Amino acid sequence: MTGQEDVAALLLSRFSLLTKLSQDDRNAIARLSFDIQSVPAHHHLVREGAPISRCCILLEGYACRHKLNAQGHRQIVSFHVRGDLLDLQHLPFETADHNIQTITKSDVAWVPSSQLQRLLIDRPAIAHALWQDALIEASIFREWVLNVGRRNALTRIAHMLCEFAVRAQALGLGTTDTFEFPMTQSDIADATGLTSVHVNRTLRRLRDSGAFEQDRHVARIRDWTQLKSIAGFDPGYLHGLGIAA
Amino acid sequence: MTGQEDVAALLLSRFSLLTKLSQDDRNAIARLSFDIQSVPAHHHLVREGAPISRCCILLEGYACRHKLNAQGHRQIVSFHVRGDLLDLQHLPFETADHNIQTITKSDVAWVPSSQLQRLLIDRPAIAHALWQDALIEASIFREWVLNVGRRNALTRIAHMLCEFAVRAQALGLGTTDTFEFPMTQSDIADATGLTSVHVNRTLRRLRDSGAFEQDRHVARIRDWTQLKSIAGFDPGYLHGLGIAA
DNA sequence: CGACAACTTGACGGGCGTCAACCGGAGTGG
DNA sequence: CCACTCCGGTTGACGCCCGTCAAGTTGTCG
Repeated sequence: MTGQEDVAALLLSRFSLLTKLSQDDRNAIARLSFDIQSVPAHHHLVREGAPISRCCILLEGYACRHKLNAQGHRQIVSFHVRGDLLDLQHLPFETADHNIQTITKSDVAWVPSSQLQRLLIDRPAIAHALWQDALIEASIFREWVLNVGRRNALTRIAHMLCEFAVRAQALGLGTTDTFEFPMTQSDIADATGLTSVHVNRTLRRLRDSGAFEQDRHVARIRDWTQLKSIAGFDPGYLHGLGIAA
Repeated sequence: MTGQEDVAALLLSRFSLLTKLSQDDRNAIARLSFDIQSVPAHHHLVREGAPISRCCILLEGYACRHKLNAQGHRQIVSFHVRGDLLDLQHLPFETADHNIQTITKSDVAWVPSSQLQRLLIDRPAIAHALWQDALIEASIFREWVLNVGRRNALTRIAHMLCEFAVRAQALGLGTTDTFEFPMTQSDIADATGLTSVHVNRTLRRLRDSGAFEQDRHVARIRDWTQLKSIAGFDPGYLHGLGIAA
């Protein structure tokens, strides 16, 4: 199990990617109070319409944001990994506008929203990191609109894989060649606006082309140049995830 | 033509929707220096990849954000109207990740990014308004991912119209029944991930159903209940645009 | 080893894209 | 004031990408 100091350390390492923190900033983060919790796979961390009083940090595992249309069909709007702040997007609001759900068994930490709000006012460097984090995510949302709106199935899935690979590497979760990827084909379908049947067909085409393969929950990019070319992938919109790319 | 005070007044009225401002806040906004400019329709205000040094405010007219895929096909990710701050999404970044383009002949004001960054640090109430503005827009991006990913053409277009109608009314640009709507069918296509041909067919279905009609650049919602029902529209994700809805 | 989730594959159909042609209105220049 | 041009809207024919339905296989966990 994780302790309070481990959560603070994880936050510090994440913020350090985005900005330069003073000792006062570090102390302020160390003073945050976390409520740590283990949750199973497919557990709802936040539900659309629920009031926002605390902010969730993903300590371990994989999660996603999603929305449902009137018929209950799911659209995933982002994937999340260890270290991601899952509620920044909701921070100034009264109620949640989307669902946040784990994909795998996960550990999370909860912080009262009020404590984060205070950091926004008192600690400009931290505020700057939080702005960057939230706006990089907004940039990813825009890229996903393009992805589902103006790319075909092959390109769409390839693009999603490229993005995840780059993010996983930048956050120290693997290399661009090999990384953990626990999403089911049904998850990929909901993220790309396709059906799981068509995702299956399309993944096979990618496998046959020699660009990408999967062994259970481990993804392997066999030909990065080719996959990038299929996807038309340009990582500029990730803004280096705050890191000098 | 518009003067410096008019721009400040427009910003004040916008921020007042989102937060409560003190006299010091108002003074700080009045001290911003604006560079005012008239631009023609289809003019690029910001180009993807360009460095960010100033922030654009739309004083009059209509604009959109968009991205291009590898084949040069356009995806519009948001529409903008009078009073919108067009570069909040880019504020902490070095370079633009998308294009911003006028739809109609427009007036804009430019503010140095550094002056806005300063407000973020010095004026918490204004910072809060800017956070809300940026995150409401992020929420709209998420809804658009759902829109293009998990809705059919009829629902998709109806949803886009509902959203625009609600925003136009909230910002005082018309009623929910009648509002200016200068987007071409090609613009609508690029916003919904369809082709202009199919948009045409689908708009006719909407017209035939009696829910919506257009006379040149004026949109008229003839049956709001029906249009909302076709769209499966729930305005929660707009967070009242900061207004008590 | 039974149950269930996830993956796989095939047949078929439809929603939307593509191509092409024509129309109407607004702006422009002679 | 009229002819020309061009952009945007409109409609039809045709085809493909992807959805739907259905069945079977594999993998995993209790």
